[in-house]
Amino acid sequence: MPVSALPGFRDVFPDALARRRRIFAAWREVASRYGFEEYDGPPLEPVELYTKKSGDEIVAQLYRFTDKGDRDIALRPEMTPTLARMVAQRAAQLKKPIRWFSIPQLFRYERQQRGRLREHFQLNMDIIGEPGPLADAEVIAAAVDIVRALGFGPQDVRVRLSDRRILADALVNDVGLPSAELAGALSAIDKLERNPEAATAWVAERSIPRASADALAALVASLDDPARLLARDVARPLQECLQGLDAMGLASFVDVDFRIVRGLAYYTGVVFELFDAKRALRAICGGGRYDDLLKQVGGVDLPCVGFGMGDVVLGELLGERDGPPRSDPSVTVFVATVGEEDRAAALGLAHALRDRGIGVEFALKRQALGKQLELAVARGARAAVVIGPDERAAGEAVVRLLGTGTEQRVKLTQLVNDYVF
RNA sequence: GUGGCUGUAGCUCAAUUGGUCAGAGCGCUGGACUGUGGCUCCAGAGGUUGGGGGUUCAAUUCCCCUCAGCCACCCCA
Repeated sequence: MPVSALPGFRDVFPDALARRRRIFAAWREVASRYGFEEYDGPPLEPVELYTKKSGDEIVAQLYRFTDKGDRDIALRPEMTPTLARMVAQRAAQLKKPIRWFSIPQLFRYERQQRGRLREHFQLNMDIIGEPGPLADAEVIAAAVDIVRALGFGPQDVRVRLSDRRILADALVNDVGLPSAELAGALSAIDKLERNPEAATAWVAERSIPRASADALAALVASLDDPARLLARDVARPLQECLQGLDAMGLASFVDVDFRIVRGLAYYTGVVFELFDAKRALRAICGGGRYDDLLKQVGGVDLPCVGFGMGDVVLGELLGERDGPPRSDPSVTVFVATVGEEDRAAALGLAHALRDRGIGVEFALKRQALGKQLELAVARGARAAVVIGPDERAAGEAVVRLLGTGTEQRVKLTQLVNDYVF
């Protein structure tokens, strides 16, 4: 029995790789448009890097082992701690705001499902050193422009945008929640959609005074009607972020939705996720502001905002729209021969064309001309160049356009120099 | 990690109450067509029915275990 790939890991065939390359190209192209520089870090990190900040959940899902030097190490499950360390090293010399992006392969040991594997590539885009709401708008706009670059519009993809500071204000000042309970309350709101029982259980577990319970119910009700929460003073940064997105012409993608909290504990302000409009898949992208993390991990006090966008859900979305992926044709010209004695001329022509930068293939064994043309078509070649005894005698070749079947004789010198296929 | 559903050629799927039911289409290889592809026709390769065990005269079909995939929860990097 053949040894198959580990669960949650992918054998990437050329057709699937073509799709991945398309995603990567959109990532890099938009990042470049936004003035972001690419960085990278080690795929293996000391476990300590994650225990410092990420908490038990992430540490429990690490690919973790001891190396031959007796070090406790893990395959990286996320990029942010590495980014924090790198920025901290050069924080003094880097001009702020820092705009950096990376496309790491990340690993997590957990049960796989559609859109969630044990390995994926994730674009990370972060702005470091700018606390203002326009930085938030900037990274959200970049995320939106990536899905736009892939051909999706507001009817396909939605941004759900929230701000933890607003929820926190309502929970503490209206409901009277002790700030120690804040994280639990946010987590309960986060679960409201997926698992309402867990949220009500959280409320039931604590004895909440009557007045607070009413305020809490009012808050939960207003989650569906963001206008009231948006009117608060603490909502000013979110309002400015929205205004920025509106001025960029991207407001049609954005829904303010206070049910978005995001799981990670380190977010401190604006949080957002991108979803397919039908909500059939997992989040395409998630991010937000994490102003305290760099101080905790790297000892440098710099505000940050950023997001991660994985290749898996994005690939599913492209698949739903475009059908199965197809590999990009790499062969433009197929050089075919009539007989064995034409071989040398064909090899010479093929290599001359390759020197011109044209993708060229030819049959590696003696084959009937029909078979060679069949292969040329299967490869997606635009043209076949046929060389036979007659052509060689005339210093020419037959150029057959495979789309139309039209043929013309062309001088070999012209093919080698400047003929456009 | 918890619970549920599913598992037949590379792909999409067939196979009456367990009884020639291991097949079709597409794809792949070759041929008709040794100087011209797409169409058509013919032939071939490819399966220990995910794996293991059990019940039975007989298992793709029933039972158990296991592995894998999918869905929900967990979590969402």
